[in-house]
Amino acid sequence: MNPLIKQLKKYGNLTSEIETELNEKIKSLIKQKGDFLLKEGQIVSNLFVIEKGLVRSFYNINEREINVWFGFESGILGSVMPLFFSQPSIENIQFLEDTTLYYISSNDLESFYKSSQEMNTIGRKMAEEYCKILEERSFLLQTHTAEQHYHWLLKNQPEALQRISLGHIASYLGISQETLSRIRKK
Amino acid sequence: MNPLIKQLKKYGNLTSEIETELNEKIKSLIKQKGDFLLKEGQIVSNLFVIEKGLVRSFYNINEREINVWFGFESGILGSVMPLFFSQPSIENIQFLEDTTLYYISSNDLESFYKSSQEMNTIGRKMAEEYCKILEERSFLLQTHTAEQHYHWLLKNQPEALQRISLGHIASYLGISQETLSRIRKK
DNA sequence: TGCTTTTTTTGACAAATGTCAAAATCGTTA
DNA sequence: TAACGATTTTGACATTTGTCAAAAAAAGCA
Repeated sequence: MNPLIKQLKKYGNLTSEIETELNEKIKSLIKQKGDFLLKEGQIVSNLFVIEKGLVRSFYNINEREINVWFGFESGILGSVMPLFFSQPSIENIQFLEDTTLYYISSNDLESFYKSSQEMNTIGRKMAEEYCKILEERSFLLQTHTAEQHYHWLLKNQPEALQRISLGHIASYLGISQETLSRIRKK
Repeated sequence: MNPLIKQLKKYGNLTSEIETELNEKIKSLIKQKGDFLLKEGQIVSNLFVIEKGLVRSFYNINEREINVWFGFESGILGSVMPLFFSQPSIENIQFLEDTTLYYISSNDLESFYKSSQEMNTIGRKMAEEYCKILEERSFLLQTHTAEQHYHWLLKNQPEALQRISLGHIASYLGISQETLSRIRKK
């Protein structure tokens, strides 16, 4: 089954009719390490799913990069502003490994939402799920020190720490690479 | 018009039939300064709108309170976990002023979502809008120093700064009250 | 294997911020 | 107006963390 359809189905049922229509709209994409999925200011209105690979999202502030999230296999992703509001992205998304993706445009998604109650529900559940992820992120940012956050990662996403360089992790945690190195020494 | 219905209508059209049904389900609530709308761990699955008043949301960590957001007149609000997932809230919501609210239970909302395509769309748009708000919050948290964030508030929410005490603002910005006082002196 | 490049660690120091305690200011009520 | 409590400001000091520079370690490649 198409990886993107597989993910959509986690949020609700799909008739085989809709599934067939979806298959016609979903495209795939192969990108190399270092390439960009999108840069801030761009309006790339697609919903993506990663079949294989790794991406990072980061903000560009004062010639510095601040990592926001990382996307792995099976992860559904997209940039909120382009995807939900057809407006310029505030984040950059770049590949950290050679990556294979599947995607559907938000225009096509909107059509499905109009014609299919079940797809509309799936769209709602996806947005609600994304709220949960975003709330958890804010929660961690506001209530945990970088050190606690790092230990949380060790427990909850150990594979991530192995695939992602120290500098990127430090940027994600909001501390310098040196400080993270010292935390890790303990 | 009922304040909650007025807010829902910002996200999409409603037939007068649905509007009538909604009116039967929406209840109101008057609370006093200091009261709680909900405490962490509780499952209060309602969508609220404030007609008049002020609330704050905060996390309780190590016997400390960390403010997360403030809710004002006309603001739609609810706690993500109870509202979208019927699970315990991770945040506390407390009234900072005497407040009048209208609300509908998420059970009733779910019924509307099933029976009405237009309500389902409104639910999706609300969740998408909330994603935008949450993303903006994370963006500010990660890319701006507390001082920059404070100046951003001065520009974007000056009324808020007048109604909310310095201690609460400092907690919201993630700095001590003393540091905020010094920033403000400049 | 040896060489180059990238990533990680270490050390020294400066800058920013939290903490604690006390003083000053503001707002409310008797 | 006086007095009380709550809020805000100020000062002194300790702690944390960033920055810069350099060394060490690891990874990639001929």
